Amino acid sequence: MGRKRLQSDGDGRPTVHTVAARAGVSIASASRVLSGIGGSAETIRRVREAAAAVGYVPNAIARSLQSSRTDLIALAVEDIGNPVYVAMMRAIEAVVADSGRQLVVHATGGRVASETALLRRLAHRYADGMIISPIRVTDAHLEAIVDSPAPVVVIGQLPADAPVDNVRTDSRQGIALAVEHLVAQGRERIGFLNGPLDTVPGSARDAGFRAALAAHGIEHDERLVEVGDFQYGAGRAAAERLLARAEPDALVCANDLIAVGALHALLVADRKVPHDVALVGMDDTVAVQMAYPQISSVSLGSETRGALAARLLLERIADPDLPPRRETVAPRLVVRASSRPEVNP
Amino acid sequence: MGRKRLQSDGDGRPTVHTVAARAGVSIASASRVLSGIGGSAETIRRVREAAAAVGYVPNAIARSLQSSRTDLIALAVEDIGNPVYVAMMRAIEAVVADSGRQLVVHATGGRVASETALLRRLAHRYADGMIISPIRVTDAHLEAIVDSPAPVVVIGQLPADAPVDNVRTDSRQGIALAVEHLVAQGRERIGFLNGPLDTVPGSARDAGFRAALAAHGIEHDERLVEVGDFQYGAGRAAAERLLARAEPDALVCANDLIAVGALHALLVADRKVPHDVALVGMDDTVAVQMAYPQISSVSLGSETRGALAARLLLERIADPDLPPRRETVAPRLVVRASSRPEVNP
DNA sequence: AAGACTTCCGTAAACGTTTACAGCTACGAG
DNA sequence: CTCGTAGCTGTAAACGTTTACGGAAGTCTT
Repeated sequence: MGRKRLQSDGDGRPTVHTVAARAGVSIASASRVLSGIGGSAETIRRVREAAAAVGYVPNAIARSLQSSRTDLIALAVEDIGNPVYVAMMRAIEAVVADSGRQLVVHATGGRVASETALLRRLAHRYADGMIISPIRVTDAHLEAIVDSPAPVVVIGQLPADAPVDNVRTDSRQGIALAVEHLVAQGRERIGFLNGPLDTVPGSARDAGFRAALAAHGIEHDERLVEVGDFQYGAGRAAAERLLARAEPDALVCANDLIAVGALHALLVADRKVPHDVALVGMDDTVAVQMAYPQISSVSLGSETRGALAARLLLERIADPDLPPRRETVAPRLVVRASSRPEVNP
Repeated sequence: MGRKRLQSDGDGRPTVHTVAARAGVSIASASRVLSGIGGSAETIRRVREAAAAVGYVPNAIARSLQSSRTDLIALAVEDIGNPVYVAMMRAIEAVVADSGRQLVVHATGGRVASETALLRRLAHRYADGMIISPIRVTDAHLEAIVDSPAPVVVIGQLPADAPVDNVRTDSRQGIALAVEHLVAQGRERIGFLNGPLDTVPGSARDAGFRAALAAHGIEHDERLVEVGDFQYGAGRAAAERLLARAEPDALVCANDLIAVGALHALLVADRKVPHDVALVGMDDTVAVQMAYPQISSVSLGSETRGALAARLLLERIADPDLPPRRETVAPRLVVRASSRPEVNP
């Protein structure tokens, strides 16, 4: 028999043509039965039987081309190993999987070029939409997001007038919660371990710390502030530097990894936590729950923000004409042993 | 002008037809120029110009349909929040991104049904291949993997004769390394905190522990063994139970989360680590590096295994006729303060 | 100067699906 | 008995791309 290399060819994976031929119906009828719309009882039976017999499974790509949907959702974060992004990713994955879609992850390394490149690639329609959590927001970002032909939801701070779906939290207020909690305990020399000031979270937290001190009539003392990366090692080193030159009775940390690093620096320096120095982190990730003593932390609702962002995105995909929305998740202080003297760790 | 609703229609996103029309060439020429094969200097110039003018960006789906490639790689793990899978995912993402592809992640929750369902969905060709790390391996798994029309690489133990690309480690030997290290220090009552015995890692580690004890002529003492989940809380609880009835001078833990839990149980029980009790974990994740004191751990090369699996998969995609391959990553003990008395943490 | 070769181009088919449209049959109403 | 309607069905076009094939034009060899 001549190999005509037609769709209904014998070898290769079965297509709707194969099924139709075997069932003795047209591809239209086969397709209708397989998508569950219409067909006489007899046709349905024959098509179902044929499909089962040849092990037919529809081709997702061809379907996508027709419907211009991929059922994929992209997520772009700086580092998929950072616990706060892991928490977000988990929450997002759950929502996305619930909607029958799948999650594509990208690690951008925080590079602006790589993030804008991803946004441009979205135009290829490889995904139905994207959730992005940029650590720095440049004009290039904003432009790429606004111009994107596919829906984008941003997790993080954006200019107030940006017409972009946006989930944010108020880390300034989060820092205020931490400071307030420490002041209420009579702490007077509150240190601050921050991340880079040229990042969105770093600058917000810096502003929050200054405002919170002012609100309680405490003077801002440069010697009680250190800046490093948002990492364990950097936090530990920053705490060591700070302890070498000052005597804080409390430390506020810009994220949990810094807080764990600070805890270890304190233990090495033989400061009792919380007796000598109270400690508060930020993000409320597993990192502080698995520290000993457990570290108090300001929850910025990573899971909530992730889930919310995913839902916003799904809603916008369903209805692209929605007005831009902005959701804010309130920070919440979770008090643990590291800042609660009266409780035995 | 009548709206003919053709591909080269004015509205909507530009396609290769739009570009071709604007450049005054056929779609074939346009496509060739855009894929960088052939074309006269003049044609190339005109097409490039037209593409830039209309902001043409190729449609990934249509290209996939034609080439039957999606440039997506799927990864299925039990829980994308577990640090050992996070480490793997990071390594895999790096290799996958390097090859110009993207990573689709799935959290299976360890459910066999959900894993086999994913493997079946692979038949839809939504991804070019899959890396899966099942925590339990059933016949249903094996069948689904072998039957899969798209390449699959398994991270984890498989029956020796399974014709499947496979990256494994030897956690039996890993446990042996830990026991040997402790015995060499003169530890005599070595406890063991394991995960569920009906999982692949759980049973392998149990066998490894028994063999290692036997190799050193130590009797297996039920009272020094506890079983729980592979989680922090379960590990802490298991350690508490064990400490309540026995006096170990060392603890081997089946993974790092259990080890961190055990560390905290030991600190609460006022046992000095490592003086009273030496502690060794397994997987060598950030969890033990961020503990205080830092915990020794047997590295099973999560990153290496992830990267290796990704490379095996890419190679098989490039050449489906390769014979099934099996790579083994040797375990390696990383000694830290929790089992090195002489060093100041 | 004629044939062989090369280079470039356009037509059209193909990937596998969904779906608008029209034709067919069967049935009930008048 | 005829006509309108309803329900199925098949044909064919469409989604946007790549590519086999044949024709046209130009270059080189003899």
